[in-house]
Amino acid sequence: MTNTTLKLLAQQLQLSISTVSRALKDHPDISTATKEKVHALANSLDYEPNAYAIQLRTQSSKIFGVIVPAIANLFYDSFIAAIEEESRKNGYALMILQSSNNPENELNNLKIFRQNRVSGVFACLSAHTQNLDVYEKMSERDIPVVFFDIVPKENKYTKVRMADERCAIIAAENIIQRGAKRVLALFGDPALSISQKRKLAFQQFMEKYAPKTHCTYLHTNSSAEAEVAFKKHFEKTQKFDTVFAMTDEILIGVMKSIQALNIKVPSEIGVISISNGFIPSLYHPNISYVETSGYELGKLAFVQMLANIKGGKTLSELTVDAKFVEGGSM
Amino acid sequence: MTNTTLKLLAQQLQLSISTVSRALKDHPDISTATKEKVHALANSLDYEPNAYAIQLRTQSSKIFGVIVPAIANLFYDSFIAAIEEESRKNGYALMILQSSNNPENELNNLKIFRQNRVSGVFACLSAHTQNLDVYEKMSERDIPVVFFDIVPKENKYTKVRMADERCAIIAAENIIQRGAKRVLALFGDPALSISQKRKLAFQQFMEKYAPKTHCTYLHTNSSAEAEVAFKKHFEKTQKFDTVFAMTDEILIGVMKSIQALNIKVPSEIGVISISNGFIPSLYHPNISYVETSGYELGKLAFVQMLANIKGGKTLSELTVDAKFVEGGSM
DNA sequence: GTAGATTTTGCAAACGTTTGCGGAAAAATT
DNA sequence: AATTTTTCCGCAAACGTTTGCAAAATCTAC
Repeated sequence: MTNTTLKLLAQQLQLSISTVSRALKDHPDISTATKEKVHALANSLDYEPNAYAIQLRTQSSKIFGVIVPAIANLFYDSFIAAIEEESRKNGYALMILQSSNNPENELNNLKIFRQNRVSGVFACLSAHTQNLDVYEKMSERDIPVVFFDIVPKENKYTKVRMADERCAIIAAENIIQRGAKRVLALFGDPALSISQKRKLAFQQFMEKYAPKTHCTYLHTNSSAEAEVAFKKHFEKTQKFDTVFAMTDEILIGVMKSIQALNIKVPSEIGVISISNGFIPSLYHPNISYVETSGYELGKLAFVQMLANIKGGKTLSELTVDAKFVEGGSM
Repeated sequence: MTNTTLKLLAQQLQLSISTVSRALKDHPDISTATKEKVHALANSLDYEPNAYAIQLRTQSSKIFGVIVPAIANLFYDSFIAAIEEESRKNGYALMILQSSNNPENELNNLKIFRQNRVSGVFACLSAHTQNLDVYEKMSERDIPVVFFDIVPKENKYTKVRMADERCAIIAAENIIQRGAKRVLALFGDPALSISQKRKLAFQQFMEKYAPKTHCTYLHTNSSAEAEVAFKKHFEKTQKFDTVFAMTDEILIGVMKSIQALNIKVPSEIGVISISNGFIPSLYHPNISYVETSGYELGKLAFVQMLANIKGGKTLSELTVDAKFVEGGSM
């Protein structure tokens, strides 16, 4: 079946295409009488404007691109869910591509975005992206980019991210409040700035406000590594009374060891993590965590995007604040 | 900065637009000499074809639409990840929209897809969608639809789904093999055909091959309900020796109760579920499960989509088979 | 009635491609 | 040297919109 177009409507109504076009969008130039006729026919013929023709003509699409390392990820999928909601409210649709932490994919994805002339891009840098030229190319094309979560260091970009230092400090506060004597603090890939930031903030805070507390700092790259590391260190002479997991991934490893060794939480060990809340809710008792909401981050990112589109360039780095959520593990 | 177009290239090379266009796509009519010149300039000027113009001219976009109830979902996000991979390989991009199980959103999403003239739609019906007219409209527009996971009953559609009955039967087999005497079987929303199918298959199999085994069948709509239900039934006089959870959601509830009551797995109770594997891997010991891979389903769906596009209509209902994955909980 | 003001409509170009067809130039065949 | 074939390229229309500008129709007021 052939799609109904402005042309078709115009023919049937004995009007010009331009009149029909204007009538459909309530242009003041058109009389109410014809407007009604046009709308009526458009409805009955189920007219739907061709987005491609519009974009070609107006040079602006109603599509945002999103690049995430992986869609199948508790944090990113809630981020995506948030911007999807907002986008729909604002008449935009989303095109989502995953980089799989591979800079080459990142490159290709951006190319697709350019070819589709997206109105903007939400980008999370893949873990080891160094070269930001690709993103420069977006600027040349006047396509705004809002970085989220893993963001570039330079402050010539628009970025939103979690308040990493605050997260770590809130965790540290609660650990001190618990009266912890020996804590095991597990962080992620040391090459990632997010790990560095969180660790630094945590360490400084502990040293300043609880210098007597004995802290062991470890970096692990996966759940499995965290699981092994916890077990190894727990079986040593002096047991930890508190463990801090920087991410869900690490928490998962820790909890497996805790279950395996049948350690009681919180009586034998206190557990605290940074998370969006899903994983902590899987255990009994629920794990206490500092909340970093992908959802909130998404909302914030969207606001930034809109500001960028409307008001031209607005460079800044915004963070969404963190809050402590009591679980029962501390 | 103004985008480079065919026109621009043509001007600079003193060639016609059509020649440039053909040169760029290796049309045999064009001499190798000019082809090289064109390619050279195109590269240096960073030419990127305007996807919208192409679609307008060719009446076919390189975009697939995807509708899922929620992106933030262990099953769907792996499904999405799979079709995203395949799409990219085949030069397609994805437009992902979530219905939030709201038929109205579903409607709007499909509208966006039509307006963007997507080449095809992957759709998972929202839980209580009754009216399939919207999807009929897609057919009228010659937009193929591949349904996945939650699919319509009528067999005039192309569908892919998990082999629900097989899943349930495999679970039952393993329960019998364990020598279970009393089992608690927990299923999801009884209104969903997936719940019905799984329960029916499970029940029939148990009654046929292990008539002496005492089974209790329950429906729960959330993790919390499952948690409560498990606890309530476990505290009764006769304890279960095996529990079967139809979904991750249910498993999560069950496991919280198991942890809370400090029940030993598998010595005091055997646990088996249907899952894609992530949740079962969070516990120690890992939970044994029947694997339903969103990833595999995605791959299958994509094949179906391609078949639909290439070879016109190909209606069928394909299922991806399930397999048992030993965890240590049985 | 007529001039001017106002309301309503249409013309035509443009957005960046693709593609059928025709034609000029070069090469090959008489 | 005349003809046919082959190679290479350009013209122009089309895809479905939007929009500046001009033109037609209607109204207003003398």
